[in-house]
Amino acid sequence: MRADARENRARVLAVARDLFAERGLEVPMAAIARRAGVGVATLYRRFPTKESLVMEAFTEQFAICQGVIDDALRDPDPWRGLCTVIEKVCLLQAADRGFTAAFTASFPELHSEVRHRTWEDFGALVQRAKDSGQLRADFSPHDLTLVLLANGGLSGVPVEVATAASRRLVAYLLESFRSGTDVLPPPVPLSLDLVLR
Amino acid sequence: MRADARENRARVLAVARDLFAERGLEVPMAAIARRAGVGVATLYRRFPTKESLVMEAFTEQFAICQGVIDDALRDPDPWRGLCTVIEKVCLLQAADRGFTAAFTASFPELHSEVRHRTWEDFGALVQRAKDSGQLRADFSPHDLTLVLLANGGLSGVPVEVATAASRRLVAYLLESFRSGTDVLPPPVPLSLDLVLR
DNA sequence: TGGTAAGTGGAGACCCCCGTCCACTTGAGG
DNA sequence: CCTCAAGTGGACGGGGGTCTCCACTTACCA
Repeated sequence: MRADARENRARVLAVARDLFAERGLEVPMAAIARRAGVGVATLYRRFPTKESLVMEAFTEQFAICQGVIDDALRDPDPWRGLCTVIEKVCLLQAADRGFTAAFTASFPELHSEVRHRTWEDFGALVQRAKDSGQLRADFSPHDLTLVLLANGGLSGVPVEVATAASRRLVAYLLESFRSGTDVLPPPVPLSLDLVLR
Repeated sequence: MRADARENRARVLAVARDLFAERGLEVPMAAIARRAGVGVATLYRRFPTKESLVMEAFTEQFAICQGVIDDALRDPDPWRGLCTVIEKVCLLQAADRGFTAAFTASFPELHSEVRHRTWEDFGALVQRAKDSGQLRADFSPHDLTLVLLANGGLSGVPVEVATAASRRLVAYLLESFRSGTDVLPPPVPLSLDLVLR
C-alpha cells in the first residue's frame, strides 16, 4: 500500500472515530470524507461499506472493554472489580455517542467468540463477587446488559452531561447491587442476540 | 366533517399509535396510510405534518402521565406516591417504542405550561417524600429525568422484554432512592430543554 | 526522468422518506 | 335522483443518504 494511501486511511479512521463519538453513527459518509480531506471514493476504497468502517472504528473500544474485564478478574477484591468494570464501561459508553449503536448494530459473527468469552469472564466475576458476599445473591449477569441498555439511554444529551449523568446513574445502581434486600422482579434474560436485533 | 372522513381520521390515528408503539417514530407515513387503508393525501389532509400526527397520537399518553402525578399527590403516603409515579411512567415508556422519541422530539411550546406544571408537581412530591424521611435527602428532581432517559434506553428490544426489564431496572433504582446512604456524584441538572435537543 | 499501477475526487445512479398536486370519486341535502 | 363540495388516492418534486463509475493524478521504481 502506498504511503499517502496509508496516511489517508488512518486520517479517515481517526475522523470517523471523532464524528461517531460526537454525533453518533448517523453521520453521513460524505461528512467523514470531507472532514478527512478526501473524496468519498477514497473512503469506500478502504472501507467497502459503512458498516465495515463502523466496525473498524470501534474494535479498539471493544478491546478496551475486554481488557477492563480482564483487569477486574485479576483484582483480589471481586466486588471492587465488578464496580470498576461497570463504571469504566459505562463511562466509555457515555462519552461516545456511537458506542451503543455500534454495539447494538448486528455485527458479524466475527466477534461472536470474543463476545462469548467476555460474557463468560463477566459471569465468573459475578460469581466471585457473590461468593464474597458483597454482591446481592439475586443479581443476574443479564443485569449487566440491563445496565448497558439503560446507560445507553443517556446518549443524546451532550457528552459532558451524559458523562456526569452516567456517573450518578451507575452510583445509584451499584448501591442497589451491593446492599439491596428487597425482593426484585425476576431477571430478564437479555441475551445479546436479543439486543443485537 | 363527513362521516367517512371522521372514521378514516380515527383509523389513521389508531394505526399510528400502534405502529409508533411497535416500531418507533421512524415508521414512514406511507406505512401508516397503507395499514389504515387510505392514501397518503388523506393522512396529510388531517395531519398537515408528521410531527402533528405524532403529537396527536401521544397527547393521550402525556395526559396519563400528568394524571399519574396528580394521583400521587393525593396519596397520603408520599413515598408510595413517588414509587407509583416512576413505576407507571416507566412502564408506559417501555411499552411504547415511540414514547421516548415523541417526548424528546422538541415539541411546540404549546405544552410548555403543562410541562412546567408537571415539573412543579413532581418537585412537590419529591419534597414531601423527603420530609417524610423515606426518600434519601440527596435525591434531585432531575433524577427523574435521569430515570426516564435510562429507561428509554430499553426501547429497542421487543416490548414484552422491555417491559420486564423496565420493572427490574426501576426496582433497583427505587431501592437506592429509598435506602441509599453512600455519597453520590452530584445531581446532573438535566433540564428538559437539554433533553429536548 | 519517465512509465505504470495504485490512488483519487466528484458526478451521478439508486433508494427511501416527507409532503404536494390534481384529476377523480362519493356522501348527503334539496 | 342529482348536484357539488368535501373527500380521496397515487404520481411526483425535493432532499438526503449509500455506494459506483470513470477520467484524471501521483507516488514509486528502474
